Amino acid sequence: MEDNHHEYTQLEKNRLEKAARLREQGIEPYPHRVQRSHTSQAAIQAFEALENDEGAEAVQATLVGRIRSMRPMGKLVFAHIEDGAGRIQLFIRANDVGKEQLDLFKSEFDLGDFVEASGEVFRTRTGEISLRVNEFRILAKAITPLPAAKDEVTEEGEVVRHASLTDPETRYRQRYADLAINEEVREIFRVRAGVSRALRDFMDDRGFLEVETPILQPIYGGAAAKPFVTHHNQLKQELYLRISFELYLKRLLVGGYERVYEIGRDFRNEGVDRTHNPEFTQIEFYWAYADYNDVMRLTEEMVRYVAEQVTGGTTIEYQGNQIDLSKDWQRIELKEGLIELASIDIDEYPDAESLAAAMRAKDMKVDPKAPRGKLIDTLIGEFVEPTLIQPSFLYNYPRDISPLAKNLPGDSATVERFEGFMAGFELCNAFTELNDPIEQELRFQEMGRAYTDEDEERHPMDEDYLRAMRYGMPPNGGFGMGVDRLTMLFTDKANIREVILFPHLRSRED
RNA sequence: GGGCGCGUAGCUCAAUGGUAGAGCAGUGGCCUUUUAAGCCAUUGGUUGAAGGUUCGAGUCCUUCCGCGCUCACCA
Repeated sequence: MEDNHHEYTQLEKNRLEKAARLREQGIEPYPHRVQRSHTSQAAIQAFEALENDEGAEAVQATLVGRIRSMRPMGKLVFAHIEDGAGRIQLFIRANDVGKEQLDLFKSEFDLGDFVEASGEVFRTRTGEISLRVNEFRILAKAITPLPAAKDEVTEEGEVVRHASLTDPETRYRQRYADLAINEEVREIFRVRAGVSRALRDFMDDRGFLEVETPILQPIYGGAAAKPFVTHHNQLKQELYLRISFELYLKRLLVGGYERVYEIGRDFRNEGVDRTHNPEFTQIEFYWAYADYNDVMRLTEEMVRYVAEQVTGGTTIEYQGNQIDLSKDWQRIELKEGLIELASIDIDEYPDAESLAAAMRAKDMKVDPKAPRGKLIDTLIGEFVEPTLIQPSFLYNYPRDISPLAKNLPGDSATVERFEGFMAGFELCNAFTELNDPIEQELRFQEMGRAYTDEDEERHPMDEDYLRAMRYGMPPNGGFGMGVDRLTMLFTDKANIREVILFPHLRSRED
């Protein structure tokens, strides 16, 4: 690896020289203290409020922000600065600041610099509310030019972006630059924050207690996924980054809480694609004395509530599809859905061999080692999932892929589990939780047999979880949902990386 | 991991195997109500990396790196 010394480009050298020249003039390019009286939008609103009031005094303001555009015109400079609230135009005139100051601004200030400017708010001849600057100061000199974007505001008020940063690799690796110039990217993460807040409000309002459970776990579980492995030096112990919260949250029901939830990060050491990131955010809740029917109804309410909070409505457009969240979700029994869409009645194929044969008859590639449940899941992915554009619950899943779910009464091969879908992808997963410790131990053993010892997805036996359950666990319904995917729906993004601030990319020496 | 595609200036993109270019940004000028400001001039490149074919490679071949789409995988 080469040394980490940054090789400055000519553009950067220019700006370093500008910073040096400012210092020579006794101007600190990175001062400690800042004055600010208004945000850009507050100044504009204050002006608008008093504009038609003849007797009102002019609005004096000290504003701060980053220079996003500059139009020098001889003895006058127009510039836009951008702060957290928006943009406002600066009007800097030799008459107001003096020729020396104007020249200083024109020669040493660049796009991307943070500045402070004071003056009176007014409206220019063309009607734009602006700050007539009589004093300004640099707050932070930018050395690297932002990957320049020029915005054109049409007469309809539409913003047309010219030559912005669009290369996805650079956008993700240098998210700070992406955010700095692409306002709509900043908006994505405001929506994301709104989704988290709405989820918390929803759960809190219904008496669910927000808790935090271990991320570093001696035994991973609650899902079938490969974990990340790490090591505690002093304890000389292997630890896993959690793949789900489930087993810890249900221990809390044993402890006496009736309703708990957690929003946090899961880690799965698996493939990366447009709906999978190695770390992702989940919400899980466990609800004592509820079953999966109750959980379905709560899910409908929850997603509708989040939509209302985040978008103001109950209809969303996702990748060209209108999705209606105002109504109850479609309920499709898994078996019926497969008969209808795959023309396969799974009851006629009670074992993996016969089902695999039926699938091969449909020209499907079939993993010869796959257990029956996994084959059924393949059928769902192939025939059912892509058709579920409107919100839908697929319910009653095969027992052998659901070791933590309770049997359907009178049906030992099926469990009370559902998955929620919309826009053609899986959004959530829930079941009536298994709370019989003897049955649970049996299920763990079955899972152990379903996978070979080397298989990293093999379900490890969690003895402590069984011990907890033996103390008595109330009947309960549990639920998990990907917050990233939910955010994708509300931001109309097809790639999970668009809704993760710093998505994982392969390391690169650059 | 497989298939397909992409990688050229700070950004967005051109360039039949034949002198690497444009717009924006930058730099130097002109310009006191502009807003993709305008006008004149001008700097800027190890064409992702390394090999190879060729008189000659951004272009063709091989390998590698990275990204995208897709398939597989992911209860």
